[in-house]
Amino acid sequence: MSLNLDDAPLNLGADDSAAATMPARRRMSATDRKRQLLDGAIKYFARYGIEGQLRNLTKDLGVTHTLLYHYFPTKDALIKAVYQDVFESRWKPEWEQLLDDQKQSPEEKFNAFYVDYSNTVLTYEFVRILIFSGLSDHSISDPFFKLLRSRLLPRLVRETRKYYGYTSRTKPTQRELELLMGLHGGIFYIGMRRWVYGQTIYDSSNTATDEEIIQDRVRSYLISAQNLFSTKQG
Amino acid sequence: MSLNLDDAPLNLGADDSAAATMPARRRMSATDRKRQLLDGAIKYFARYGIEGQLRNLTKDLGVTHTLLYHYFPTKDALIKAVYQDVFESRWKPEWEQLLDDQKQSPEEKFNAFYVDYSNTVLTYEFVRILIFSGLSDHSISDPFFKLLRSRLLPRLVRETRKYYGYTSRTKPTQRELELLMGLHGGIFYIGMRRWVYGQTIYDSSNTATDEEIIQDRVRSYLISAQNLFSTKQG
DNA sequence: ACCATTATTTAACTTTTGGTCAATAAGACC
DNA sequence: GGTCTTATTGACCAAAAGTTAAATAATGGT
Repeated sequence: MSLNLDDAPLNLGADDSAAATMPARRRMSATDRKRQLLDGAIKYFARYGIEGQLRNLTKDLGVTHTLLYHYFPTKDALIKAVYQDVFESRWKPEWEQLLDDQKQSPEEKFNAFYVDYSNTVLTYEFVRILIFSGLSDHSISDPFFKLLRSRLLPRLVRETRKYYGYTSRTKPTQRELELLMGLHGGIFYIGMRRWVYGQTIYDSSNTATDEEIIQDRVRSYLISAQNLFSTKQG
Repeated sequence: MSLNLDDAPLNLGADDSAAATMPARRRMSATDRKRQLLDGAIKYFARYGIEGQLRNLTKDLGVTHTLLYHYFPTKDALIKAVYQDVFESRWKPEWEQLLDDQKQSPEEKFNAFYVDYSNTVLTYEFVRILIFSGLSDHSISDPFFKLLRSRLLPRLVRETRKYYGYTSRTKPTQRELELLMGLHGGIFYIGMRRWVYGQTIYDSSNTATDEEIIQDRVRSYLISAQNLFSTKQG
């Protein structure tokens, strides 16, 4: 059925060292075990999608698949818990403060923000789970974009305007937002290439880092925003 | 099992009008039926992923799932046929000629290329199937990117250099490619937002079109490439 | 050392789903 | 109208996968 992924086991944290001295059946505290199952499910669903089979997920953890039902009533509940956890653990409220910081220049803020954003959001687990969610029911992507639109984009447009000396507080225009989404999407695309298409973004012989790439793109965006918007307002 | 998508039937082309006059079982020519099944499978897999069930796919077409096995030996064979068809029908060899055209300016070519590229590649079926493939076995995304890297990116870098008057034929640097991927990814992200995240890119009250968005971004890219590369080569 | 709790497993049930095959009937040709 | 080809279906199988219930045993408390 369907197409093959890698066959290599995922190693989700099963701890079988010194198994001889330990009882065959190890008992964990309920909270610890639930946490372990959830973490395992995150890694597992990130790799195989939410269609992944519970038996394989728990096998990697060295546990029977029925144990899941002691902690999560149904598979859907587990998936929702995964979404919930991944989502809440990634969004950083500090981003807003960072962008509001008076002491930094717009370009510094853009760089600082997108470097940190990339490091926390552009991970294997988050990128893939966000996309899996988008392809199916939007249950994680919708709230994520809602936060993005309400909390981040207006601040980024404000900083863009500040960059080229335009201080109006009017609502961002569609055109401004689209140019910004060009930057934003281009950066997210780094994660797509790496974690979805399986590409190596730059070879090890090269000294380029994500940070340098982002700095180039941020400058590129700011320069062109200045060019497109500073004279005639669109 | 898994999370719910929309429950609305897909309407893959089942023709049940005037059913009274027609025989209950309608017989199509082998080639027509195969084509119909393949088209239905493309729409269906694009929506539900390759894990979608054959019974539902054929139900939407008003046909039994066993009929599939008359035309495709196995589900994997059907999936491969879908990949093959979607992939080959989308890649246009003309793109290379367009970018090699001597009579147009680099900016004109960038615009013409990315507008056409968007119209043929950034469709519901292609975007989603490409991503489904990337998330699973790469069997469609790998050859697609191989073509992109060998046929298109070098030409686009060449035109970028031409734009700011740098005529060297040396191999594109990592930095040049990355800036270009910023543009490319930002444009692909339009398709992501629309067909994966389900967003409306711009509201109908606005007159903005994909074409205008692309033109803005292309200019943005060229301007900043000039700024970043024209003085000191990176 | 015993007991009570409950984490964990074993076994079994049910539904789903890819796949097979013999039976059916639509349409073409005479 | 009869007949032949083959597109199409219905019944069925077996493995996969979600779910349940009862049995087992690890651990903490006394």
